[in-house]
Amino acid sequence: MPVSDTRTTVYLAEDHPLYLESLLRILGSREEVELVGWTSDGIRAWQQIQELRPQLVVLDIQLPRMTGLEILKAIRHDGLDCKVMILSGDAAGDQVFDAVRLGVNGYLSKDATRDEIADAVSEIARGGTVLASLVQQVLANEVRDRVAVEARPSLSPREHQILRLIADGKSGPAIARELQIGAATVKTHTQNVYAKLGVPERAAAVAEAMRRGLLD
Amino acid sequence: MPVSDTRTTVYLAEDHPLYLESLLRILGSREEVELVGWTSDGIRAWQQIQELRPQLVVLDIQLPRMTGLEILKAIRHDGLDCKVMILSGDAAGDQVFDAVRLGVNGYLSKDATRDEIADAVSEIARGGTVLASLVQQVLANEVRDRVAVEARPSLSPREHQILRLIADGKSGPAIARELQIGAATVKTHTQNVYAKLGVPERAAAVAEAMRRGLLD
DNA sequence: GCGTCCCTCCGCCGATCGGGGGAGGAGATG
DNA sequence: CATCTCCTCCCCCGATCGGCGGAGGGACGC
Repeated sequence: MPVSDTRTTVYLAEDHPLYLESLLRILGSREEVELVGWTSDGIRAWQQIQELRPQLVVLDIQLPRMTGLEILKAIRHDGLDCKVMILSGDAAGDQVFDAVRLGVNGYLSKDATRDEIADAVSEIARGGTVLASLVQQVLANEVRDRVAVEARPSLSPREHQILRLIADGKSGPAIARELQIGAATVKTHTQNVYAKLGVPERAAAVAEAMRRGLLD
Repeated sequence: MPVSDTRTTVYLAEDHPLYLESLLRILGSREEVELVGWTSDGIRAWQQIQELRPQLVVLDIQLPRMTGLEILKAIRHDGLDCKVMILSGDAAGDQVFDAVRLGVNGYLSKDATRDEIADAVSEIARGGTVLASLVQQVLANEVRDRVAVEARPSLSPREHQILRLIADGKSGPAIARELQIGAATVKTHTQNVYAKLGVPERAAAVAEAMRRGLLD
């Protein structure tokens, strides 16, 4: 086996000059890394990646003309066989979730030490996934929220029934009469429905319920 | 053929005590009717219907805990082979249309005479359908309106846009601010939307629009 | 028994809604 | 030019809504 088969080809895109230098040094110090190119421009990065077909791409999330996320999306969209590691200034943004959804292999904060970065590259090259701990927290919260909000079998029978009547255009008092319960009770149920659907009022509740298939 | 094969098994649900008595007398006076049970509670009615499998069910439209319409819906949903006759206090409500859509076999006003009720039961047992004349008028109006309304090419761009915002839970004034138009204008548009969709208010408009695929 | 969920009910308040009118201008289409 | 649709705006008014509290009882599982 030639040497090139045991090393990982890496492409780097980073627009902060000083940080770029540091990364170059870090990557250069690793024997298993074969740096095939770098740039500070997003579009150029995407072009080079298509040409050079590196096994691993390290992307700053904020690049001129084309962000790291967009490049990641392009890579996945075109089905390139290529690991992607994202470096982010703030590990807590919405971007984290998007990146993970796009199948990112690594997501590190720029606060990471040189060893953390170097080890992450190795780990990713071996097929692993590396997320900064803060990223993991953000993800955990996201997932928790999604589960809390979306996985709800949601409405109780009564709530469901009242939501139906609301969707039929019935007013609160009218529903109370029809179900032979107090108007206050109807109100309570509707409020609970709003809370469960994460919505502020009737019309939005109907829209959300229909999107979730709770009504028809 | 044994006698039981020539008689119709009937279950009765009615929550007004005096009216219940009258109905029991009426049904008892008919030889072709075999009353298999009765109750004044909606949920109990539905349970008993599932157990006893009567050939005909007579339901007050307003029952505690589960309305006649809901029972009718449940019967149709479960595919029970069972005629349903609804007794309604006011024959002119929205409920009429729902009942007919659910395939009700009879819909009488409580103003009906004992003979009318008894004859209706017989007619339904024979496979016929009996609707109070007032009910027929209501239906005729409904159908006329539906045709007039549904044939419409639907919403103008502005109306569509405002309906979207309504479905997002925005209030009238909020929409006005967002679109930088007068609150009165928003109101006019919403009113036009209601008219075009044949609906009385916001929540119902959203429901109808989603059914028609105007929103998502 | 204790916690949790569901269903029931109450009051207060300001904001919003929907019905009922009417009106004018812009643009297309005949 | 007449007509139509669309968009814009105005009045009044009672009914309803939604947010904010709180409360109690019944059912079910642990």
